[in-house]
Amino acid sequence: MQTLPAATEDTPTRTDICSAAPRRHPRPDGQDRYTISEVAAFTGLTAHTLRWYERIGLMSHIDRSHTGQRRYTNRDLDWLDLVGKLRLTGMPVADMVRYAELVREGDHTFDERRELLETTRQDVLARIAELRDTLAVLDRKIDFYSSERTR
Amino acid sequence: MQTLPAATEDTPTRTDICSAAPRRHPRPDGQDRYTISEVAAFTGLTAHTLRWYERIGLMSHIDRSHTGQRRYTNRDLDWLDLVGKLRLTGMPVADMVRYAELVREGDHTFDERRELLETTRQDVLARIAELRDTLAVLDRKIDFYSSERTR
DNA sequence: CGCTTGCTTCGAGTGCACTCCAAGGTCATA
DNA sequence: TATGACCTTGGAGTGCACTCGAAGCAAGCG
Repeated sequence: MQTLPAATEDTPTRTDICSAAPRRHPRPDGQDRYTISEVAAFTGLTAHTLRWYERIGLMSHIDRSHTGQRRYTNRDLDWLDLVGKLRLTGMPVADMVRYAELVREGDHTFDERRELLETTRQDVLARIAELRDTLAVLDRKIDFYSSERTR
Repeated sequence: MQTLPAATEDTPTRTDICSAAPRRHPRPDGQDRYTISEVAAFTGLTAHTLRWYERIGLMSHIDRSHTGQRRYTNRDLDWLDLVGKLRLTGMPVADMVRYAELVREGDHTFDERRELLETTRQDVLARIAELRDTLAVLDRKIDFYSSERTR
């Protein structure tokens, strides 16, 4: 933990997307191989969307069963978790694909990844500020309507 | 006149969308009649979008010059301001149109308008919470990438 | 007067992020 | 072993929020 946390339990890849997050592996059940519908149920995405994510390069290669069906791992779930978070910052899918590519390219893209995340961070801060602003307007109007009613 | 105020000009109409906001009339210049391109410049929307807003019922009737060209008032700018705020909360345009309809229907829709705004308010609060959450994830990852680089 | 710029309308086109379909193969259970 | 739920693919379709185009009218200027 102190010096160099292995990126994943079972495969210590430095490039792993989620190394910085606290491990929360034990998923729905204890397994590490989920069907597409299990993942759909767990993430709230549809199976269609999961396949589409893969097609556009937002998910790197997903394991397959001997008959070719997708078998998602806990690592994939972690990644989908991050994608979900980034998605609700309003980050375009194309940018997330870019990030995914950087991850696939290996450790030498660390700097670029950090920059990308820092840009996103600024966007999120800005968006929060905007929303606060909007909240103030909303509150003013709600007050107005409330006080009008009791006049 | 008293009982049913005409809903135009600078008169304090109860139904006015922006009664609850502090007046900040003096716009770009001191006037109260702007062309569509002036409004476009001021709001950042395109003329196309402004016309489209009108078509779908998001703007109630806009004044016209004697030759049929649109002449926007400060009141219209106020409304566009609100629309802009609501838009960036992620509120669908259809809901904003609904709100616009309520405004057009008159004072007896005050309650419904307040409810709509309160629902929106909750949405905004929820979204801010989500964004904070995302920010935490982002910060963790940025830290990770920074510390990796300086190892 | 001609020229440029800006306005009008309506309908069609765009880009994004899914979302669904058809045709067929696979898996669990009665 | 048969039934029905679930999986595969590529490609087409959907909904939203614009965005643009075409044809034509109008205003200001040298």
